[in-house]
Amino acid sequence: MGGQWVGEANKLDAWSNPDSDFRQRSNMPLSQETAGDCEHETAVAPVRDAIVPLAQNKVERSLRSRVEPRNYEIRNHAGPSVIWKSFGIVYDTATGAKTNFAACKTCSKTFIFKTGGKGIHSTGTSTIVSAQQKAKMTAAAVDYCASDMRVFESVSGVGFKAVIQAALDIGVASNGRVVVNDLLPCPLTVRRNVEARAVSGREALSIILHDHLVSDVGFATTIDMWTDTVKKTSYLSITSHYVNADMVLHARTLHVKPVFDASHTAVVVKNELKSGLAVLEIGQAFYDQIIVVSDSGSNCRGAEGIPSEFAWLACLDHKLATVLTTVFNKTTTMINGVKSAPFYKYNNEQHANLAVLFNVFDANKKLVEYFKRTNLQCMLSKTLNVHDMTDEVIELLKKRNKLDLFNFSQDLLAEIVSFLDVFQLATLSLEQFKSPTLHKHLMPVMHNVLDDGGNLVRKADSASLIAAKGVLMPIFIEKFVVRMCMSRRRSCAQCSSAVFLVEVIKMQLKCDMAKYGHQLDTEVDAAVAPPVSKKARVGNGHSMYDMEEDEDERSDDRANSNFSNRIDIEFKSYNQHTISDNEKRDSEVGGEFNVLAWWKTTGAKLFPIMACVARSILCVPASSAMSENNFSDVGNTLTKKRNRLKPRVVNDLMFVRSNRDLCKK
DNA sequence: GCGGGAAGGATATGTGTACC
DNA sequence: GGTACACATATCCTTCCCGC
Repeated sequence: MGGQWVGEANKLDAWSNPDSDFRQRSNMPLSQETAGDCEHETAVAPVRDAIVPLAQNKVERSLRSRVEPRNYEIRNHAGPSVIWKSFGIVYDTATGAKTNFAACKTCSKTFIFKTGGKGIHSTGTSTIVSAQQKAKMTAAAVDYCASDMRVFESVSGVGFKAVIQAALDIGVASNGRVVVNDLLPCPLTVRRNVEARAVSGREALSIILHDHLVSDVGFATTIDMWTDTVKKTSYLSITSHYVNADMVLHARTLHVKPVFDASHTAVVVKNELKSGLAVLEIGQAFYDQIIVVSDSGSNCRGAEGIPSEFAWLACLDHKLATVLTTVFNKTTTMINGVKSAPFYKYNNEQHANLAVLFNVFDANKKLVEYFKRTNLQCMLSKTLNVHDMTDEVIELLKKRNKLDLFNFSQDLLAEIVSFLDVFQLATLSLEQFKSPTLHKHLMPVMHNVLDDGGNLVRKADSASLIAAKGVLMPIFIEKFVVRMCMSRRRSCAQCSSAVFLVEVIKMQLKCDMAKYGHQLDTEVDAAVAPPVSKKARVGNGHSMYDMEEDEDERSDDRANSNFSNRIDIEFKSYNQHTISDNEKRDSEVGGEFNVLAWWKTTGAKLFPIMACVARSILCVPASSAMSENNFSDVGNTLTKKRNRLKPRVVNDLMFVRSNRDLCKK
């Protein structure tokens, strides 16, 4: 218990009366009453701001009114504040009632003691650290806990304090030693600040996202579900992705919200997404502008779920994995009660060479098992790429004369690795949610696999690999290309080639341009033209209004025509535009061409309508990797030791971690 | 009317302890 | 070891009162 000293009572009747029972009990000579070396001179000094000298007469009045002719005594008080070493509480001796006063045990100087306050020792002992400095330290501690995923308790840890104190001793404390305990907030305060910062951050993010929705640019989200291993709580991760007017792509966590509904059906997931958006005051009116990227699990893409109200896109990263799994999984099944041969799906002459391919896979499984059993993996260089690692594995086996154990074609293995390399690169590229993925990465990946006719482009493949690709490509096209087309343009279910996809995207671009172009025109009109007032009908039934209306319609037709022409011209110009060397140089970020930098420096000036389209398209991530990353972070935060962490606090921590720049300090 | 002080509500922060 | 929570407690802010 601490206290706040709000007034000082000198020469009080009760204290100065030689007959006072209190004086006898306290056994204090009057000469000490004004002693200058009492402990309270130093003990009270740090909280001098709380002492109100002008309250003295009130203290006197208050004590007088109740003192005479009663007796009082000072009793020790076991509050946590260091102040209680020097002070005690004044009690009514007769009734044992506690007064609102405290007095110095040495000189009996009396002060009003106002209950309530956050403890003298906690905030009052330092005359060096100001409230602003402490607030700054608290904000830094919040960043520390949220960004580094540290436990709240760690700010009171011995090691952490030692680091801070060392820094202070060396740098800051040039004018005197700062005690680290004065500077650091308690863990609970850090936790509360995390919650408060999350609230302010969500308000700021809500404003930003609303701006994108109101201007029809929209934004994208990724979602994914995950269950933690400690408390088995299910979480839904929701992230937001948008390109702002300055052509900067932002990827932010919206929620990592707990889902307490045991059934994770499509409808439940959709409603959780909606409730998460509702926290940011994003309602149904805007759903059609929000593109949701998720894996193709039935709880995310079910007909009654997210696709029923939002534009849904499959995570291409997951699609790649599905394609590879489907093709390279040596699946068997039961046919008429008998286990089928491997690759039963491809049990025909066309795919006869697949058996050779899968023999390599089988050999590799044995190889991995051997490396684990003999702990040989520690001999491999972890920094090598897959190609070099394959060579290193072969060399290692040769040195040990174990290569024959595995009986596989080295050439075919190298070929497979080479073939899979493009998928690995694609996966790595797709997972970059902090840079545009749709144009920059997806299209080159596809072009590496398909030519303009949708045929294979790699040459000199072995018969086995050709067989694998023959199986892979239809699946690839079906799952990877067509689905994407369908979700963007639901009418193009028949499309079957990458070329068609490009055309579809172009068509979509033109449709989008009409929307943004109209918006730009409206803004210009509003800026230059006064509003048209409607006039009453007059005379023979015809009216000035009718005439004006006719004129308006003709004007609208001309405007629409001009508008349409403008779109055609800009779209045609965009299609024909070749990026010059100067443009490339102006658009480099970190030594590489950056498509958003190009839109900012050149594109927005040459193609203002297309620039709006670019913002709405380039913000869409190709994968739900950011949501996956969030779960990785939650896993690191929600450990066995932190099993009491509430899901809503986890959510706040993840939000602050991702949106530090938006969270007010 | 103005300025200063007091009172009390609102809010932020710290302490102690139960609980996992 | 770590979090949640009830409770204690500083401090800020607004409102009201009172003397000049």
